[in-house]
Amino acid sequence: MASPDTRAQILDAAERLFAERGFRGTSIRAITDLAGVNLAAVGYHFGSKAELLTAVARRVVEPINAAQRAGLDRLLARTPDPAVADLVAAFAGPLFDEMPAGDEQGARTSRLIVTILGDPAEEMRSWTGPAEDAVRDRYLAAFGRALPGLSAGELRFRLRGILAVTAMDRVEVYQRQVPGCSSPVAGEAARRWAITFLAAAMSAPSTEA
Amino acid sequence: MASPDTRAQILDAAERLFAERGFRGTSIRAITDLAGVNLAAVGYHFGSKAELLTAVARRVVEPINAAQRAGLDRLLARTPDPAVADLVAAFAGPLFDEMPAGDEQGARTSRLIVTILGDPAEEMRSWTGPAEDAVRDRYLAAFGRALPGLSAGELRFRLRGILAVTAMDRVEVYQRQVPGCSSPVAGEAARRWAITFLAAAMSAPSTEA
DNA sequence: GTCTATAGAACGATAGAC
DNA sequence: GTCTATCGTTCTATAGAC
Repeated sequence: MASPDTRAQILDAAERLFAERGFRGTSIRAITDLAGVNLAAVGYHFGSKAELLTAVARRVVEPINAAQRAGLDRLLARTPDPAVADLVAAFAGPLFDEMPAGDEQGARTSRLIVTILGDPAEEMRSWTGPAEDAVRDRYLAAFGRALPGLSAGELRFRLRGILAVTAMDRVEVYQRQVPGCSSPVAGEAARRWAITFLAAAMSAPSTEA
Repeated sequence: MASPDTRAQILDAAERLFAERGFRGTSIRAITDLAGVNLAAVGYHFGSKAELLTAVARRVVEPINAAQRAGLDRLLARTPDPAVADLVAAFAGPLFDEMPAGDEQGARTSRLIVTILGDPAEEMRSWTGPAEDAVRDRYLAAFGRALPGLSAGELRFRLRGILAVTAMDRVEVYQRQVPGCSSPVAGEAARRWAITFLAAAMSAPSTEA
């Protein structure tokens, strides 16, 4: 059979299983079984299980990153100094767009991201590239202009807060419950709730006051 | 030797290794080696690796939960309707107190919580008890009185946001980098930044506006 | 490119001596 | 309670036929 086909089958199966069971909880056998391909195909097409994870992660991250970049471009074309709420929507929105609420695939993608972020293993740390760094830095600069009182450190802390809230919260759509907190969130409401919550958080006055 | 001693050695070693390598990434052998006890001791004292995780998690969670409870009691003794910022400080504060900034043990505890929250495996979901649910419900009620415009759903969403920000952000103190965002946070600053950020977020007007 | 077969190394759990 | 020894399983990775 055509090689691109086998490759794609493996990527699809791996994305699903890594999200559902984590990296270490997923065996190459489980992936190739679900993909309907031979066990040795992973080694042939990707080299190793860790490199397969990298390929899966990059396929997920790239469209999100591109949408964040495009959103910022759109804002900056309108005005050189966008409002905080618009910046939050442009940054957090793609995390919802690329993981449609109610859609099983979207919830799974969400789960995958948290699984990767939360895993302490070193293999999970090498899948962001210069494209992600560049977009993050552009948002930091834009937020910095909109919030002139904030130190660079506090600004970075807050941007990371956006990621934390969007990533952790979307988990429950796919998974029954995160301990210490409560029930699943109704689809599209989460997106609006998150923007409200995060726009207020980002707009808070500097702590050094 | 005395059994309580062996038990404690195992708990200490397991807490450290689960935080550093995750549940599946940690073998019983690695735990007993670090603890300086025999391989079979885990089976004898805890039954299985999964039950050991439960014991580790409960030992970490209980003092945090107790401090959250005491903090709310203290607020309510002063006034029946505490301010949002005070509620945020009482809820999020213990997450910092029990994981002192700059302290290696504190950062590790932080990492352990994220590791457990982020792991999709079912074994990681059975360690919260009625005590945690009760404290969460009391905070929900108090926040509900302070923010009368919010639906129960949005309120729960926001409380979960507090956990997301405190847990995810403290990770970087221990670990070099979380992709998509940036550099480590300076010790005690994180606590004040988090309270500022979260108090503003919690105080946001209802989304249904 | 796809497959079979297997090497080689871990793993969790436990039986049974002390 | 502590130990040794080991069973049975599962894993990743790869060699080599087709």
